[in-house]
Amino acid sequence: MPRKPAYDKNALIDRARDLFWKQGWAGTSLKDLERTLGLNPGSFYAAFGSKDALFQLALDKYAEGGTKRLKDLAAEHGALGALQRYPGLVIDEASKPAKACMLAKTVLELKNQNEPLAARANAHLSSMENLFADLFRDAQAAGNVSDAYDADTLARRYQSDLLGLRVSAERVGVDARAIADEIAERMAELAYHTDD
Amino acid sequence: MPRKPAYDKNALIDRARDLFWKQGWAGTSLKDLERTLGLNPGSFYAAFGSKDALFQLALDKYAEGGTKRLKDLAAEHGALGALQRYPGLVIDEASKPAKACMLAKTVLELKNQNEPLAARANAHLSSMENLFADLFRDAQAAGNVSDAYDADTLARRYQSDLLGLRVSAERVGVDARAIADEIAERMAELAYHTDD
DNA sequence: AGCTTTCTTGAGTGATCGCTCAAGTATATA
DNA sequence: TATATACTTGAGCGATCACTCAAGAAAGCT
Repeated sequence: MPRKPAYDKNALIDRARDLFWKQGWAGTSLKDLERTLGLNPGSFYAAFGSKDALFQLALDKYAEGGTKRLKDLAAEHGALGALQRYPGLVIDEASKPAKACMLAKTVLELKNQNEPLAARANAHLSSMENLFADLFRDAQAAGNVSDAYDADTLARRYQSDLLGLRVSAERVGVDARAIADEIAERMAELAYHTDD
Repeated sequence: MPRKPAYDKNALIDRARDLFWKQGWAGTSLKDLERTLGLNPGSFYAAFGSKDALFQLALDKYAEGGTKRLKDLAAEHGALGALQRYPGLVIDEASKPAKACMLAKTVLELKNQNEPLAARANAHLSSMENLFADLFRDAQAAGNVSDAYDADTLARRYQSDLLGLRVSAERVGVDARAIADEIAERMAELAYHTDD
């Protein structure tokens, strides 16, 4: 008996994610969302409940996308290959709403104003870091990374390097590509444990 | 004939900087500022003109403070010593409003909503990077860093590493101290140009 | 003391914020 | 075709936003 929604909810979340990613939490008003999603206030609230709730969906979708891209990369190029290519990939694609990581932007913006959302973003960052650690372990098992390193330590540093890269990529006048290449090079050097 | 202001404008800018640093641009309302500065709307606007103008003053003061701290460090411990100590210093001091860099937070938050302020923050980041490069050159002149490296390249990477460190330090459950130590260690390794 | 000049006060501006809800419209079943 | 059940519309809610300004208070000068 009922009537079907005139929109594809999943596609709307994608569009909302891109808008939030580019403009941040406070920088995105409901008017912006209504315009971008083609929804009137009533439909918006019927579909998502609140700005908070939609932001959380967007955050989850963002994280899911990042995880998928990295796993695909590993499936095609192996663990080390993925870790080498990922930095270049995240700052690539001019089509993307922003270079900086949406999760990092969210933690920085909302840590002192919306703890639940900041905590969720932080949790996503942690599971990405766990995925990095898994890949480093895979690379060690494959003999591409020296066993003398601790995979969790490598992952922590890799995550930090990526975050720095992506902040740098957001800046004007910084050659982020060069930084991405340096991070990739370092991955290749991990085969041999040289010092300390 | 006139009456003197009841406040020390310079001290107010310090307090405003700390509030903006912690809460960001949109997260800091005029009510927040009035409360923190102990100023009524009229006095606020007589003193600073606008939220924008005060934020700019805060940004400049923040950058000036960072520059001074690094130069002091270099005067006491030499160029390489300063570069080694700075990462630990910026994530230290529990008294600080935030671990993350206020300039980076500003670029990320305001790039698409307040270009002038974002550009100013970015310019401050660039001059910090120039200062890093100068220190690397000093360290090379002192024989502490191999001449095989390009100082500007080292500075670009150092800046990116610092930004990543400071985003990481803002996260919950990340051992930022360990990352800072790794960055410092890498400085010591620059004395010898090993490969590539 | 008296005058001038500035600073301080705080109620109040229009605009925008996230959000609500009653009324209207479209669709799937019977 | 009639009815039930959503979905859509959009005016408008109270709260808050950055900001203004007229009136009053205080300090430096003569």
